[in-house]
Amino acid sequence: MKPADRVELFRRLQAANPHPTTELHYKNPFQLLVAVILSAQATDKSVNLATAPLFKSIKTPADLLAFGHERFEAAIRTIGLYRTKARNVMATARILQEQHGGLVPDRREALEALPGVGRKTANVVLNTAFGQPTIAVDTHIFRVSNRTGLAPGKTPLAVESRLLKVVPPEFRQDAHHWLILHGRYVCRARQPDCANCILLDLCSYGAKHV
DNA sequence: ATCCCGAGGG
DNA sequence: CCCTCTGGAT
Repeated sequence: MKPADRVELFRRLQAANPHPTTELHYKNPFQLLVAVILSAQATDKSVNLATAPLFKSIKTPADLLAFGHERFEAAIRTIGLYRTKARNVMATARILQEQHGGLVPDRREALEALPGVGRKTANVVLNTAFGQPTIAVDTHIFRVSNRTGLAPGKTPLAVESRLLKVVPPEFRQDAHHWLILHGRYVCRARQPDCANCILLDLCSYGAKHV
């Protein structure tokens, strides 16, 4: 994709959604971290449904440790992958409590050392909780970047490094959420809504799928 | 490459 | 029934 088209692409996404944010519900960095770990291979909606009652009382790692593994696992069962996620979240809470003073670290290495936290989750926390211009390449961004031709790549990491090069600086902070939302609601995995896509004329894929 | 895994949509 | 959902660890 030509540089001028990249700028136009983000201008349109910005016009459609001036202040994009995550759809996960949370009140502080710890709750965000927990919600993002839980969101792997799950919809934001199902995560919010499970965390709504939990986050009323659980606001810190100490709160979660006091709440207990058994009760937490039962409370997130509807999300799926619940055994692994419960184990990872509880272990993460313990590490935060014992090694980080109960706070969520703002460095990639420390975040990725937590169980259940990989590059994608660390990027979301760095971007959304700490305002860093990272781009977390999830299933949506990977798909949108390849389909449109904005930042093609064979792996999520390849797409991420490409995006960091081609996204104009003024759009870097919000690019993450724009691409996510576009992928979720328009450039869907199954039946992309190319007919109603505001990026159609910029896209290498859309012309063949209207 | 495979496992974890429930819920919702087509 | 099948596929997908803001993946990570083995």
